Amino acid sequence: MEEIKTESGEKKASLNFIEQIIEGDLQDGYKGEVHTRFPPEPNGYLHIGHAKSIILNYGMAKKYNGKMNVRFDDTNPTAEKTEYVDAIREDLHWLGAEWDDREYYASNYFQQLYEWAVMLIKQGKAYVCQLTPEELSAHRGTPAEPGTSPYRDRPIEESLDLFERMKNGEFPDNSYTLRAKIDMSSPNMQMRDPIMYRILHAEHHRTGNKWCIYPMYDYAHGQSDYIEGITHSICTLEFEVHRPLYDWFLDQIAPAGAPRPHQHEFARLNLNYTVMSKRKLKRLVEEHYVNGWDDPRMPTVSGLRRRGYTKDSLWKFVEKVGVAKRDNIIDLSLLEFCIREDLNKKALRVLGVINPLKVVITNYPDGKTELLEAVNNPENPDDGTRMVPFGKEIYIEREDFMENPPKKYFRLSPGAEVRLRYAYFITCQEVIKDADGNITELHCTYDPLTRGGDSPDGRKVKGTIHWVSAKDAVKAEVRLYDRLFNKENPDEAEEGKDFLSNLNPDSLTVKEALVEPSLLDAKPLDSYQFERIGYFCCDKESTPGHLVFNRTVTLKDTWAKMSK
RNA sequence: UGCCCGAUGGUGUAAUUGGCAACACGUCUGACUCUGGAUCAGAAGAGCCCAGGUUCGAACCCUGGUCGGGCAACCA
Repeated sequence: MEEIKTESGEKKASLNFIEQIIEGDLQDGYKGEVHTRFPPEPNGYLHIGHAKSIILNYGMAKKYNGKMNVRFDDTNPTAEKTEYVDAIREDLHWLGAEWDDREYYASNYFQQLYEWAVMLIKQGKAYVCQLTPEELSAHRGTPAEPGTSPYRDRPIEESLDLFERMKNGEFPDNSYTLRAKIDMSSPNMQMRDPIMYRILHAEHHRTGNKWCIYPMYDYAHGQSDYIEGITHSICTLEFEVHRPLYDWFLDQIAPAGAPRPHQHEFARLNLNYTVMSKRKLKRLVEEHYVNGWDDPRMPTVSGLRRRGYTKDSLWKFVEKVGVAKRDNIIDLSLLEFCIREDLNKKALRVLGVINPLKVVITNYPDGKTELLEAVNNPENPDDGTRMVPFGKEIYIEREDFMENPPKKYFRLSPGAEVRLRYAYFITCQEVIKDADGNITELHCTYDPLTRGGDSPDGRKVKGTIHWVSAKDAVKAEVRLYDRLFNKENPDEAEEGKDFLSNLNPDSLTVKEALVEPSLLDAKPLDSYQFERIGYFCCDKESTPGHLVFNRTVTLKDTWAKMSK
């Protein structure tokens, strides 16, 4: 939230437009608490865009001492599954949303919705139509020209009878629909006698085969909000043109002057270098471009979690992103900033080498091992210290040695001295190569007086590098992730191609790293900072016998930037 | 050619709602540092889509354009 100073100098948070609406309502003598809802359709997993919606809805409820319901919008049995309900529930909990026992389903209201529909037919405000999908489309008109519907004057009794028979399963799918009789010449296409019910002989994940007619979103949503006593129905911009319809249905069922929900629309979240539509995410999963909905490259809540993103970092991100009505594409760097900031404070530091280069310390006693004290987290002294084994043979990162270093290269090179973090100063004496000229190992000498990393004579070294004892190192599979797509906007594909053509072939690189033995204790979802490399999160597939870490994000790398 | 939204530094969001544009990310300096991390100090970068109008005064109001997004699934 932005902060602005008032004349008196104290800080005052500026409000986003939703907060302004709510506070306006509150000031207008609105009675009762603020009550929002998060209404996912269980036809896929939640993504970071949903996280924005959840945090908005839940955040508003919390801020104004209200409540948030969870309501599964399950009006289309052909797309919805219990698997998704469970996954959504898990993500919601993980994000920290609380909804007590207020977990509802649009399908809970099927009977009530049906009765209201009958009422509307009796009032001459709804009718049974038998246009085929193609015909219906053709009869809708164009935005500029009015449409027609040949059945809108069907006698009430006849519609009543037909609707009853629709419900009883006498007709096949797509043969009849129930339509609201509103205005076939409305400039708003949503108002051109929208379909309220369609016939679907499909098994519903909750109501089974009880129903074969199902309400459409527009007919179900506002009514459900009304039944639950929702005050602020917050949704994304594409529903803006539905609002008159939302209000129209409520006009039919809510007594005049009675409290009723109002719909407010905000701009959905977009992130560059990824896709956010459920349809596309589903394709990535089903066509195996990624390894499931929780693949750490996915912008799904479960994917981000597995990648190592914390709940707090996501909240921070959403807060920084803000809420408004204009289309936006958020830079990935903001998300990365949020997780770095969070993990910098929380993650324990460890030593691990991803591209090992062997170093023999020639003047170090053969067979000797010693334990050196290392700080667990310089940002938090309470995290204490640990002992890390050191020996004559160690591994360092290949990138930390250059035979012919450029200027300002502070790491190891022939004749140069660097500090091994928490250990000793070493100087490179000799470069060993194989027949092809590849560097296979380094011979270095150490200064025994620099134990722990400080030199008694006060001499300085510019570089400090990480390392791991060859004898004590533990192997770990390390999964290095990069952006899933090469293009900021993956939908910008060449002629005849789609977003899949912009997939980044290098979005996942698997390496075998050597890490310090303390990592044997790592449990799935534990986050660590591999010093000088990045943040890593223990994967759910990790076992003590086969450690697996996902790289959440690299550390900021000023050197990489300089050397470009 | 219809209707509905929107338009502020590279990105996102603000401007006490008419009083000469702020914050964050990013970028770039420099300091410091046993992570080229973190931290600290500082800089550059928009004159608010355009054109008129109202006003002492407009990013905020009005008019007309321009550009972007959405709407014609028996999806949500």
